[in-house]
Amino acid sequence: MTEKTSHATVDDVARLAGVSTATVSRCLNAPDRVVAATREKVMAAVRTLNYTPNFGAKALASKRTGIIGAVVPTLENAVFAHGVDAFERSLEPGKFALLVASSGYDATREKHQIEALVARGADGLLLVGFDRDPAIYDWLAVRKVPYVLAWSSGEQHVFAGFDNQAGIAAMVRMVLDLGHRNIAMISGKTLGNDRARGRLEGACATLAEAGLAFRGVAEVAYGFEGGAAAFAGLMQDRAITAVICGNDVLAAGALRAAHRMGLRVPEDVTITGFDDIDIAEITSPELTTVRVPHTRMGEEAARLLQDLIAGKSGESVLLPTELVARGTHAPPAGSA
Amino acid sequence: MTEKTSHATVDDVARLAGVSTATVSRCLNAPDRVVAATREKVMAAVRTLNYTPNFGAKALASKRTGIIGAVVPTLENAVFAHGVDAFERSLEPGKFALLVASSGYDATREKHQIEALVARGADGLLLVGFDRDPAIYDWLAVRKVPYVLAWSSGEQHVFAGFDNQAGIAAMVRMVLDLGHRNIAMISGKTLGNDRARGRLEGACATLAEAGLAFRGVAEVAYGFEGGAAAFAGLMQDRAITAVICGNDVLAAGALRAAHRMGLRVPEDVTITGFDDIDIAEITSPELTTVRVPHTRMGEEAARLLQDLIAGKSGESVLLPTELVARGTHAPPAGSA
DNA sequence: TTGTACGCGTTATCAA
DNA sequence: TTGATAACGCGTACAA
Repeated sequence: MTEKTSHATVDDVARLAGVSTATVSRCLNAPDRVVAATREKVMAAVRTLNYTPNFGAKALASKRTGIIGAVVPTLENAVFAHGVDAFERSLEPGKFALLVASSGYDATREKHQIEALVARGADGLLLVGFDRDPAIYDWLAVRKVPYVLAWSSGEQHVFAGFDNQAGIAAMVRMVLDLGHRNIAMISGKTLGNDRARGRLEGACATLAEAGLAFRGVAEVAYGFEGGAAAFAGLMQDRAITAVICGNDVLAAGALRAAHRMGLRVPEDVTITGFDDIDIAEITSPELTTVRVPHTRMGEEAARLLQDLIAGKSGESVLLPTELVARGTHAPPAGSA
Repeated sequence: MTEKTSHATVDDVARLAGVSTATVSRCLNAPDRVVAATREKVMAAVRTLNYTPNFGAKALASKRTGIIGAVVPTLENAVFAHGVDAFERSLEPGKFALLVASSGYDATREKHQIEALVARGADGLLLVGFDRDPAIYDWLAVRKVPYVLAWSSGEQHVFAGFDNQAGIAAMVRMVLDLGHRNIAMISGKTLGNDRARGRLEGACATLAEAGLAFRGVAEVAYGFEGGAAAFAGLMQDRAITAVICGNDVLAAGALRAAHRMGLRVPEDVTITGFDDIDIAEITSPELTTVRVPHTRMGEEAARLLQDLIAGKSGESVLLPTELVARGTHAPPAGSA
């Protein structure tokens, strides 16, 4: 009754169960390598002593922590919140836990966060996109920390993502098919952000194929305000009949600005989004956008990373995007 | 050049710098307890060897991990995504990192997640609300793991939260003042969820004070669909002129259902939300709701928990909620 | 199948 | 201010 208040250790359990510490360790980590009878004794001792393995000791001895790190720009962006949520749910329960850090879309902060996660013993990393100092990839290679990139696709790294260029291209083509010729784009900040850049470039390229160019392009920070302000600015040019947005939040902001400016959507102007997050369904009219399988992507990324950590070779997975035609698109006003 | 590929240790650094391992450790953890000259030598050695302390060994020897755990229902709910994001940003950089787990609103899963985080050496925990098996609190006490509760307020634990009952009460009073008498409520699931229950009870109590009761109450799972379906069901009763919703997502769903049913908001029916998340500003009309300082709450919770971990005694903080009157409320149709 | 004994890399105590 | 050395608690060859 007058036990030390400190926690029980393998030694305590071994003593109580009348076995060696090695056997206790086996019971916990490889139960099948122990005869049922002794296993029972040991587990009973574990329960009565309320034993929990010491994390630090375990990590030191086994050289793995069961911690997986993720660095995302911010969880305030629903896209990342959903992806990370799905990723976390797909981690083998009991075996892995998720350490998240946010970079605030800042490259330097991202680097620090990556270092911090590795310093915390992360067995593997989930990162967003490709754009980052090559030194980081070298460092990760030296440290032998496996990683998976998401929300993008590419050749040089293992990823679970999609083709931003192809996704936006489908949207631009649809807008062109509708008859629009005077089109503008509201893009997210492209510096150090290959997702935003891919969408902008993909849109420009598709327009170029049709011998056209944007009547205007605004590059703004993530948020409704940015989308709204950019829309108001762009629409000074009264010829514009369609505005392609780099993501749903910008599009929702643009939509709100349109309402406030007295413009009808889609009769007066077509507005399109990208991502298909929740809000795309509750604006009115509902947003025409590009669906990205965020949940599936999180799941695949988790599977992939766990494979890499287990030493298996991971095969990148390219997920499809899909055009979701809802209510914010229509032919330009003047068209028959 | 033919170095071992394994990482440098304190011993390597000590040898190269010509000092003892104790000094190396001091340079890294308490630089001021070392003379500048030797510190320079040591740091130089650290750099040339590209030394990083081994996490497991550090945790084992120091009995702390610098890891803080958080268990939230889901990051798909913007409320938690924002709160956790703010919480993480408020953690002392370099000193603490955030381990997140989600419970999916399931009590059993939450318990497992708490155990998993503690097993991973979490120095402290952020939990959502109060409702949980008392055994968990006992266990945490035995393990001496400090924790802070958020999104609720109460007496028995340290929290950084707000008064759900008071928040909804203000809203209900406003609706009553508008002249509504036939009111319904769409509540989130209350089982094991003191936030949802507090809002429901607070609303009922306020109505009771006015000698009234709800014409109908629906309790549904989180999501637009639930809100929409509940609204459609409730409005079978054509006398209802106002619907109080337990959160913004339910309200947005209800709003969408209203649109599809051909009901004008707020002319035909008043709909109110709770939380004031992003979507409250992009529905049309914009949502009348109760603002909760999610960001501030995350920050306060982080401060509080870090204090507790440092051994200081934390004082719970009760944050104010605020009525945000936007476009979804109006007097009932029949009123002069 | 089980036990012995050592190593893992760091922090912390105490003495110099 | 610095150094020697003992924990810290677990995993795992290797032996029995």
